[in-house]
Amino acid sequence: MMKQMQLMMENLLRELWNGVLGRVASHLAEICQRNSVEAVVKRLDSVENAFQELKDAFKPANFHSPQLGRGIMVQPNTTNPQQAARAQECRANARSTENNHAINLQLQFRTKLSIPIFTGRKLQGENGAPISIALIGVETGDVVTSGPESSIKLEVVVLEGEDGDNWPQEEFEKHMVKERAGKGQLLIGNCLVTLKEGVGELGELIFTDNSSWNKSKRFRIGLKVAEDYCRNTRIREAKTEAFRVKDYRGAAYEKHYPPSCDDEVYRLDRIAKDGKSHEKLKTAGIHKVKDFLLQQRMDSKNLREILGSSITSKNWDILVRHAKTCQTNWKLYLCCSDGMRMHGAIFTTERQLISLIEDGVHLAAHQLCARKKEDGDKVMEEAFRNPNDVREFNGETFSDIMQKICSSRFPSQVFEGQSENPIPVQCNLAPRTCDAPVGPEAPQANVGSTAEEHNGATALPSP
DNA sequence: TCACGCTATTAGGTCGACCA
DNA sequence: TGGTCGACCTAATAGCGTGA
Repeated sequence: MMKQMQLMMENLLRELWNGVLGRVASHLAEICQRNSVEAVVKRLDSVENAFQELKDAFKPANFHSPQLGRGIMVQPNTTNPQQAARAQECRANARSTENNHAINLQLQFRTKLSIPIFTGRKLQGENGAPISIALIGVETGDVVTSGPESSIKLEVVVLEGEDGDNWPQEEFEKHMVKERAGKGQLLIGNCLVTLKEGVGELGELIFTDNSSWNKSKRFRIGLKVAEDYCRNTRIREAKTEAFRVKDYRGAAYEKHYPPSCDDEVYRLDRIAKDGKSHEKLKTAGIHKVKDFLLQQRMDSKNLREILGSSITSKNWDILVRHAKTCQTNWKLYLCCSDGMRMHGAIFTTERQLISLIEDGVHLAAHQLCARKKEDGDKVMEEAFRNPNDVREFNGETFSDIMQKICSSRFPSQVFEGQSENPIPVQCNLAPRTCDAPVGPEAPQANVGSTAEEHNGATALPSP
């Protein structure tokens, strides 16, 4: 049945094609007799377009297309029934206006820009993807895949970051930004792009100047037709969301979302590189995000005291919230060798030691001497031999973990004197030699602040 | 030319003084 | 007592100079 219908369609189209050819041939002969060479060339252009349209119509993939015979082939990209109905209605309208070609088209950025943007760095889409663009029908939202407009040449321009939608052409041109006096071209690289079947990708584009001098302190990227290809077709320009272009040096201070464990601590919100807070943290032995997280989980109050008045309580909340977005996958293993003193380790699932817990004192892994590192490795080996005693240490504070351990292991058991005076847990992130005791000049985090003194982190011996 | 350091400026927030 | 305003602090950003 389907095959029969397809055959009928093919025959119909062949007749149409032959008919058109015959009419075109006689029409051209008539034009040649009556008009100048320029006029003939002009008409030949329109005939060429008509041929292209018919050629497209003959492609088997387009036999089912409701736009058969229409000047512009659009590729539906909607599965929504309402949208589809609307698209069909629009296509019917388009068919009614096909003779004068007055079809509204719109350029479109299909990829969001990767923010923040720095001078001297190549513009990229989100997650480093290329920046994809397309030409779509305004009413249908479908990509224009054929016709002269589908292979149009476009120009990339810089626009002011002011608010405003659906700028008319004059408004768009008015918002175009030129480079500052004495500065080179604002946007360098490949500022021209040619569409292929209605889609394309922006080439290498680099801002040479920041946007702070601009009235809105922001720019947009705009896309407009480079040459006057389609006099009868209004192609609306495209523009991206407004964004700030920062000086390349800003990249050195750039915050990471989310931060990674091995990031320097100034990658966190509210910690300026080489600022007061950064200096205080460095002095306390907190260099990396993982150091910050470890300290925060072991003894949040002490960490807050390290920063002191450098940071307001509101900013502290922002800082901790940002730090907590770091994915850690940390494991905690604890044992009590002599029934009183707690030993253990915090490590990653990839067997990377984060900290060694010795006699209730935490020692950051990167500051351990070789002998202590060996101890840490032994504890990790022990932990992997006893997976049932290994707990997640991800987002919870140490005191929370200990409370869970207590309630699960000793639901009713209370060690004499320890409910009020638990074994202190110290957190030591500052440099410490294997044998040297903590001196009076030692940094704050080195002062052996106990859990009891700060947030009630408890440490109970195993049975 | 580029990377880096120093410094000035700006933005945003807190805190205390003042006044109704 | 509550609202407003200004001083002050810190982080973030950008301009400029310098040296490799």
